[in-house]
Amino acid sequence: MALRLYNTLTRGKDDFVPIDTDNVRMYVCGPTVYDFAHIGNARPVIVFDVLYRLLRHLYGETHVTYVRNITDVDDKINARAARDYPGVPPVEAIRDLTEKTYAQFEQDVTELGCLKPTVTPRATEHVAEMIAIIERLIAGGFAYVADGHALFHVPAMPDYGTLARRSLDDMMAGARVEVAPYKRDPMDFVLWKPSSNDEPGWESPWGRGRPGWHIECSAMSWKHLGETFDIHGGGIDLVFPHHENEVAQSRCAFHKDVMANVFMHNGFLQVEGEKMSKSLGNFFTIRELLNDWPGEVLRFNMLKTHYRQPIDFTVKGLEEGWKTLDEWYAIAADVAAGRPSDGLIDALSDDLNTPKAIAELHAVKGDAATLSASLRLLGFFGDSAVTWAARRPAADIDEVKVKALIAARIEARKAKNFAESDRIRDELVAMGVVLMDAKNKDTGEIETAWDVKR
RNA sequence: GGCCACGUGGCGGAGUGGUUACGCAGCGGAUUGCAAAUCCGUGCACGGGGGUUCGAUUCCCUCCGUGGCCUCCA
Repeated sequence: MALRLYNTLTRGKDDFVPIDTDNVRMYVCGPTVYDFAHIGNARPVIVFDVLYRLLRHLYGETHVTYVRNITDVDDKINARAARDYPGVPPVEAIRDLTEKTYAQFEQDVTELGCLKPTVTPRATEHVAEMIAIIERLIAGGFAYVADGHALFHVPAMPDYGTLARRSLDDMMAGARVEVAPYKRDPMDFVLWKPSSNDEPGWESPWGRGRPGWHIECSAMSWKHLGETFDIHGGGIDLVFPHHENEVAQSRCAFHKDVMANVFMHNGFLQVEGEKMSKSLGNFFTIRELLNDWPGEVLRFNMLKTHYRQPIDFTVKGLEEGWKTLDEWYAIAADVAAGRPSDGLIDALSDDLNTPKAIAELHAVKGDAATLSASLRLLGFFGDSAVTWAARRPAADIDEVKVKALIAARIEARKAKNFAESDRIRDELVAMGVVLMDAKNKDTGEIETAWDVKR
């Protein structure tokens, strides 16, 4: 089955046709790094990791370029750096802060089973490209300089708003922001703005300043993927204004009809049915969750829901997913990979239908080599079966006592004292221990295994 | 207020103009001294109303509900 992807530009599932099958190019908006990433940040990272793996499978591992940027300059970063690094020159301070935070992020997403993108460019290392694009925009009449700022002039682009499907009139009607006096039009947005001495800044034709939010992605996608590329991804909240403005910048700078052919957006995440927010007390960083759950459980939970749907993250769902992975690990983690199931590839090829793909995994459960290959394709089985099983948190249980009780129970059973046998089992259950009796095939002896009740 | 999604069985969650995905839980059976684990089997649905159609959960309209964007939040 041919790969089809839902495209925000067309609002439909289109056949995916790469510009160059030898180099399929994808750009995903990465995190703004000023603190620990939260679980909502993990969704696009995991979703587009699955897409990256699928593209590598379909076009060959060396024929896909995946760029995920690092936003390492913005006002929240600047503020945090000024707080945490007093006295340090601002450009160095944001560098230190974002180095540290990004290293943490990278460790988090590695534990979530994500491959490293081909390139992870930083905004602050692409100031020259940003300036080049802004100069092109000014030369082309799409941007102007006013009061130390460079601004994109929205009315200069007749079909601005096509990605988000908004007319200028609608946007004007809904506008609630105060309009800066130097703007020619209320919709105009900042490409470059002046920095004070205690803010990070770089020299530019318009004075010392820093970039607006959107220009970095136009600059970095240009540098690493070219004037146009195949897939641009991110969270659905980025459709407007972020991606809309990137499109405006890139298309007008390069005089192209498109920036990327396909725009993909993942839905939002909720926690236990509520919007995740610090005020509701249900705000979780990836790091916090990794303390309680293996990364692959978080990953699996993320893929149980189609990426465009809103997802509800719940403890119940995580427990369910852990049990499923336990079963699959026991069956196939130590088995050499065969070929991934065709049904799995078909499901993923239909706009990354991961829930259907998971159903397919249940269907091929009996074929360990296929299950192994299929799960590896999805980014699972980073552990051996034994290592995985050991990930269950060690319960606070007195093992010596458990073993003594089990031995006593076996004696009672041998004596056909079932009342005593059952009493001992109840005692163990009360301790949170479940028993599993099995007859040894060779000796015929009853052997009792035990496990922590979940 | 403007724009846009979504509403499926106890729960999670796909999909389709007509043949009840799948998983978890439940129930029945096998097995077990009884259990647990395992295996086999099984019931349960498409927010309300209207329309199009031979036939709608699937298309259209409307109402209700939930959520998102319009504020440099994935």
